[in-house]
Amino acid sequence: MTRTVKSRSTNARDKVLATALRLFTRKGYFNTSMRDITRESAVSTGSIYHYFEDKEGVAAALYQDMIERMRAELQQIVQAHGTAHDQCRAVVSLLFRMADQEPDAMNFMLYVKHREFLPGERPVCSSEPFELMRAMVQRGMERGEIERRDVLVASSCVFGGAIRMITSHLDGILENPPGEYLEDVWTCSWRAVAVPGRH
Amino acid sequence: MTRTVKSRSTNARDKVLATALRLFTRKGYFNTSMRDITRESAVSTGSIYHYFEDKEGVAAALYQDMIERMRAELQQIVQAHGTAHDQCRAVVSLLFRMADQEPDAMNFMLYVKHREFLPGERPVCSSEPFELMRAMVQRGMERGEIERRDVLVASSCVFGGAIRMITSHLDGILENPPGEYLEDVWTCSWRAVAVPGRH
DNA sequence: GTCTATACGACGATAGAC
DNA sequence: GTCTATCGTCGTATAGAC
Repeated sequence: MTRTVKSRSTNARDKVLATALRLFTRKGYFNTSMRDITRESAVSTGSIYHYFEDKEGVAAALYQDMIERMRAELQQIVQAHGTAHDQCRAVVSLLFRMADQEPDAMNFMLYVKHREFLPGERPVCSSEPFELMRAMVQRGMERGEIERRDVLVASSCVFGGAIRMITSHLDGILENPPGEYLEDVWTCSWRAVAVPGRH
Repeated sequence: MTRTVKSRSTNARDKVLATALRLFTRKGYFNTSMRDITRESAVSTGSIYHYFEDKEGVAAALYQDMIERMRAELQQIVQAHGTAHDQCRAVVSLLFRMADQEPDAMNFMLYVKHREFLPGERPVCSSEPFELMRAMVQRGMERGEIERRDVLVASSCVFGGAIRMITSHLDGILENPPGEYLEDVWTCSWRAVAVPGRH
C-alpha cells in the first residue's frame, strides 16, 4: 500500500531523473537547461523544484543513486565469490554488461566529470565502489593470488584495460557489443597482475 | 626578426591560452566565464575577441595545440625505437612525465570532455595520437612481440593501467609523484599483452 | 503537488574610441 | 591591437493560482 502510494507520488520525480540522466549524458550537464528537462520529461518547472532543490540537486540525486546501486552490486560480488580472481572477473563482467545494457548510467558514473557541477563530491575513484574494487585486489595480494605491489597500481592494471574498453564503447568506436571483448580483456588484465603460475 | 615580431604580437594570445588552460582544467569550461579569463590573464575582452572568434575558439586552439604536440612527440618515439616494446614503454614514460610536469595540459587532453564544448571534434580516442599508439601495438603483433588479438583490446590493456594511474594522479589520490610508479605499471602492462617468454 | 508566468542576474559578444 | 562600456539573450529560480 505504502509502496503504491509512494511510487505514484514519486512518479514525476522518476520521470525527471530518467530524463535528466539521458540529457546529461548525451548533451552534458551544462548544455542541458531546466527548460530542456521540463520539456522532455513533461513535468513542469514547479514540480521539478518541488522535488529537487535546484538543478544541482537533480544531478546529485542521480549520482548518489548510481554510486549506491554500484556499491550494492559489488558487495554482492564480494559475497558470492571466494577468490580475488573470481571477484575481479565478476566486476569486469558486470561493468561490460552495464555498459551494454545501460550506457547512459555507465556514462554518467564513469565518464562524466561530476566535480564540475557537484562541488562537494569527491572524485569517482575515491568513491565506495572503487574502494571496494581496491579492497578485492588488496585481499588478492594477501592471499597470494596477486603479486604484491602498490594497491593502486595493481588495481589500475586489473581494471584499467576494461575501463578503457568501456569508454571506447561509450565513445562509439567499438565495432561489436562490449561483451564480445570480455574474455580477451580479462585474459590480459589478470595476466598483468597475477602471481605467475596461478590460474 | 619575423619570429620576434610574431612572438611579441602573439604575446597576449599566449597569455590568454595559458590562463584558459589553467581555468578550464581547474574549474571546467562552463564554470569559466570570459570575464574570468579577462581578469586572470590581464588581457581585455576586446583583445581576446581580436585573437579568437569566441570562447569556443579559445578552447579549440588549446585542444588542437595539445593534440599536435602530442602527435609530434609520439612520432619522435616511433622513429627513435625499433621494437613495439620500447615504443610503448616510451609512450607510458612520456605520459607519466607530462602528467607530473604539466598536469593541466594532461588534464585538458586526457580527462576533459571536449565534445561538450567542441561539437565538431571527434572523441579523443579517435585522435591521431591515439591512432599512433594503436599502430605501435598493431606492429608489435605483426612482429610477434605482442599476442594477436583485437588491436583495440590490446591497446586498452597496454595503456589502460597507465592512463588510470594518471587520472588518479590528476584527481589527487596518488601519494607519490607519478614517476615512482612507472616501473611497476609498465611491468604489469607489458605482461598483459606480450607473447609469453619474450623480454 | 502541479501548473504558468515572470523576475533577475550573468553571460557571451559587440561597438566604437584610442 | 588594445581598451571600456554596453547590449541582448538565455537560464535558473520564484511567486502564487489552482
